[in-house]
Amino acid sequence: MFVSLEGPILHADLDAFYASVEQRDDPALRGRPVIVGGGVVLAASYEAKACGVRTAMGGGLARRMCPQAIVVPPRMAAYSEASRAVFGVFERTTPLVEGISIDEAFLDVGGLARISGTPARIAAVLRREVAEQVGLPITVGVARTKFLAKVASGVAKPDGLLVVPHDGELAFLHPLPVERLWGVGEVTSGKLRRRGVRTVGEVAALGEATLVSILGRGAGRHLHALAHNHDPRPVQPGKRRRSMGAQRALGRGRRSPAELDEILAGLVDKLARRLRSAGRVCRTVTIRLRFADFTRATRSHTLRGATDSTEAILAAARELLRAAGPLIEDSGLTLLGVALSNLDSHGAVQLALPFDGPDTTVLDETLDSVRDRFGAKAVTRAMLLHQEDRPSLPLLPD
DNA sequence: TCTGGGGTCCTAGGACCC
DNA sequence: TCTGGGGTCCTAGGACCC
Repeated sequence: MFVSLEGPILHADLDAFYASVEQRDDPALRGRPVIVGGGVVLAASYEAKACGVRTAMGGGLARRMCPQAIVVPPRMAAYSEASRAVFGVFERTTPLVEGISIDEAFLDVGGLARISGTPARIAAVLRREVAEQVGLPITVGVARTKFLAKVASGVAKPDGLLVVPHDGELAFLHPLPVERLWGVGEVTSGKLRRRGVRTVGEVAALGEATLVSILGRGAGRHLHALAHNHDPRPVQPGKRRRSMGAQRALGRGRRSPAELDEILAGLVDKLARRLRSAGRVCRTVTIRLRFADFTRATRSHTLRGATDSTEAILAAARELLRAAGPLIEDSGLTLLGVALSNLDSHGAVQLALPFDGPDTTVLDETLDSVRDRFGAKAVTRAMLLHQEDRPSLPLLPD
């Protein structure tokens, strides 16, 4: 049994990931400011960050701030490969790995103590192995909870290791600025700062009702819990993505309807391929629009049945785009995107529905096993589809 | 040269069902 | 005929993250 309810948990986060891969692969870039990306900064090496360059900053501004920086185009395939190698190291450390993005993950190392030593030692070994085997710097935060481990790695960056001891949690947490909290961005920190709240400790002093009145129910409760260091969320290995999207910036020039349709078809084709190669199907198609003034809009449609067909998805996307026509006429369109959600696994239905004969005991047993594996909602959907005599539709969440 | 491309989760109203 | 509460699903928007 690997599951432990009391951590400790490692948050491992590669430093300036894309830029570090570039520096690893081209010795001429080492020790120098590197910017990955053209139009906007996708990643900046720490040398470039020292000039004030930040992720998502416009490329022009970044070059003005750091004229000596070397700008390289992104090589996504190299980053994916590096990510796979690093996750390999993670998974040889513990089976309880929850990936959060291409360059970071939580690792539950509770229960490894007898085998691998203290959490601090496990983290140190992990950092060394990533450096030796993949050639990349990585920062690790260690704490009892996910949230605290994440905060710790943020504080320890770059190329660091920080362990938050059990008896020092609040002493570590409360002096930090609110922006350190996971989920506090510009809007939330602005609301708090306007009330003179600057540190996590000051958030903790507010009381849940006050926070809820400032931030709304969800964010208020969430922040209240975090400020008091309550975070019971376990590390969840095997989490699967819930949506899939592709988008394209269009620049300022006006696009003809024919051009837009071609771009839309390209995006849908790319997405449908990804969907099929992941063995999944979608039920909801969303188009995303962004306008010259940077406002956004989305339009979505949920299909009656799940699909991975390019034609079906494209038909839905075209209809959404057509219906959004007036919106596009009025304000110049600068981005077009498509997202697929309500994702299911393809083919999982065979598990549930071969038993459509008179023997309901077998069906009940099957549905019981479905409930165990996928939850009550999946059973409801299985029953409905069964009654509708549409046994070929994929229906189980994964 | 102001703003890419990929995601997650939450809220809120309306439709619909029991 | 009038009425309520509770639940789910869909749509649109918003905040946030890397």
